[in-house]
Amino acid sequence: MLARSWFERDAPVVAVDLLNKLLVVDEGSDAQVSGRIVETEAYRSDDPASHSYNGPTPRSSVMFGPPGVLYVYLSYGIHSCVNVVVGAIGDGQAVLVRAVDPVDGLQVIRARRAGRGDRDLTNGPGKVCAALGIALADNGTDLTGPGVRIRVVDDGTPSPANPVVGPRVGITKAVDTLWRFRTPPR
DNA sequence: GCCAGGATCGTCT
DNA sequence: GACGATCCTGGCG
Repeated sequence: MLARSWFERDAPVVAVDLLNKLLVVDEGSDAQVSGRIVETEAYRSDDPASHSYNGPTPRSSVMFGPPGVLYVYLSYGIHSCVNVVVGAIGDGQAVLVRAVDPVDGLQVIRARRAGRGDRDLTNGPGKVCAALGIALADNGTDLTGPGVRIRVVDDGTPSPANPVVGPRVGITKAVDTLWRFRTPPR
């Protein structure tokens, strides 16, 4: 489990370091669902595309809280997307988890994503939440606390030395800010 | 395979 | 009252 200080860094830095970490969700006492993070995006309060751009609001206030906490929001009235708050308290920084590769609980993931092929299980922010069972109710979860249901784990796999960098997806502002990061294709 | 359009509702102006 | 940090479906080639 990663310590809070690990998250207390600038969003683009943490976004790269999150690549190849495991996002783990407990499923009862004896089981877990997890995925290896393969795509992230960084957001900051000085960034017009960020929910934190205009200062704290009832929705975005979590982004201004302590790092290492989940920020989950509803997108297009349908899909949940999961972020990790980073930086110092008051910064309003977060990293969006855009895609993972399934690791544990593949059967559960397939069931939650019924009707989809294995390549469409977790390759988008809404799909990651659906597959791992992360919901709006998980907004504000402290990943660094003891006995939490959701956590980020370093299994020793280093983050890629040369991540693929590109523009963020689905935004209309700050399109030229290259804060999307992916693990290189195999 | 590619593209256009719809779903659906909380959040902010 | 408009607009998304998205996903899925159906039509067409």
